[in-house]
Amino acid sequence: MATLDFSPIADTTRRAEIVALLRRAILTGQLEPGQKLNELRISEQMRVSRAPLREAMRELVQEGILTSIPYAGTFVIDVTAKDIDDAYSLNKVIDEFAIARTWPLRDQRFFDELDRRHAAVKQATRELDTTRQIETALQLHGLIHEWADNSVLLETWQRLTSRLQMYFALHQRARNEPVPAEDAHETYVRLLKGSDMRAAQRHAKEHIDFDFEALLAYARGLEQRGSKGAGANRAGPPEGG
Amino acid sequence: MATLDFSPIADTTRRAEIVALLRRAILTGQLEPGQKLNELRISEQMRVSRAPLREAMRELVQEGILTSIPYAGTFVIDVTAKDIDDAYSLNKVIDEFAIARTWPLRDQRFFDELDRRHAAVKQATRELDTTRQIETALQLHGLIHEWADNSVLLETWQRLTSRLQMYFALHQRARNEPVPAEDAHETYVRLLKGSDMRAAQRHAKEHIDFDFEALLAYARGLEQRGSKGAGANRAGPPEGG
DNA sequence: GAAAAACAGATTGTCGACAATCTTACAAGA
DNA sequence: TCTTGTAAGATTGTCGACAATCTGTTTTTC
Repeated sequence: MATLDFSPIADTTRRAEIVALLRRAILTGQLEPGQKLNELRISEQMRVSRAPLREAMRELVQEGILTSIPYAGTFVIDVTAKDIDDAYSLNKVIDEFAIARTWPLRDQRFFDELDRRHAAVKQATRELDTTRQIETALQLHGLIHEWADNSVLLETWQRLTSRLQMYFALHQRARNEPVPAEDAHETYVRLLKGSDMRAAQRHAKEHIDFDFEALLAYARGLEQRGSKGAGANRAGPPEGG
Repeated sequence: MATLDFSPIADTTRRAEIVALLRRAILTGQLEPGQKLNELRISEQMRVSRAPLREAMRELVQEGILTSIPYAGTFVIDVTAKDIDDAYSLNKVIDEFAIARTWPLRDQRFFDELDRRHAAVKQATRELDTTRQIETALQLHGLIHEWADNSVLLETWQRLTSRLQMYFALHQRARNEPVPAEDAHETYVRLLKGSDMRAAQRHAKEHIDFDFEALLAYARGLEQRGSKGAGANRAGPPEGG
């Protein structure tokens, strides 16, 4: 018998669908940072009860894109320049790790998948679909994390990605311009196919920094204007054990 | 007016208490890997309804120590040698990062806190309280992540920690021996106080590896025996976008 | 008139019951 | 004997209603 690979059956719970809907709304910026999620209103709009909606919200709180205050409400996380900086600096570290781990596992299937995702980015770029462009670019970057064969790394990257995607979307929405039309990933893909691992790692860092500068500048601008609920969270001794 | 630092008020929802209870039960090994959590039974034992219990479980699923299959149940995650390997290898990377970030931020309060946590480990070691020893040792290691002033890093480390603590507890339970009585953290603390950052980073790696070897060997042994629900999750091209 | 107390409205947290789904056991048919 | 269909029981998913809490306003008191 031929061993056909079936993909997992789709999640059939309302909860899962709600999670997907909410996540998309948040990551595309339809739900803005700081915005409160009214349970009754949303549950009525989605035609579900509050139970699965609340469970979905708990998941997204743990996922790090919502925050919850008991008896006060659940809110889309606020985006500060520091958050972006934190996410990016950690991302650089695990990118380097992911490349190192993926490197010896590269095979034809890897290269094919790399090309496929690269093509998807170029496609979205041609179509001037900014949301899709962000998605596909992050998926291209995600390949090294998926291929590294480290489930914990993959989870970590996915958590980071959620935030990055949110930040990017926010950025794009605010600037409302059709995105750099150039192919910014040509070198990245070429190096991943090559034989110089250190060069690939180095480029990953620099390439990310490139996108990053504009984003950080934008975020700093945001904080100048709307300084609602700021608060410098300086690290300090946490509650003692 | 003197600026007194008040600690946050305790969460007063049942959900939060349930999360704490369940997490502790899992991390100490009272709930064993693979075990199914019966909602009705647990809710009756805790004298709460299923609603807050289910919300708590969703949080722990996202936290990575429970896994959920729709209409089948929620289970404590299975511990494989590969999981441990994954967690540790990533931990080494972010440890290095955390030390680098913490380094310029070290001050007297840092050193005091370092000593405090170190003392807690030694205390637990003297009292032969293995569970507490694991907790305190991880808290000692956690200081560099808390002090690094990077919220995303801290979250990531806390997720990793949950698993490591679970693995350690399992290990200790199985071996049932009173733990290495020596002070394994003397050098670590000394180097963190010193002036050679690279040396501290290097030691963190090696030190962790030291604890790790026994744990990994044990986990491999586990897999030899109970090979229930194995399955080699080789990385492959995920579902296309 | 200002501070404190009491009230009203809205929202979140929790509960008990019902619906949908899965598992198991058992019977029917090839 | 093996497969397929069916029914019973148990468990998870979802719903609507009630309780607890917060916020803002009004009333009372000095």
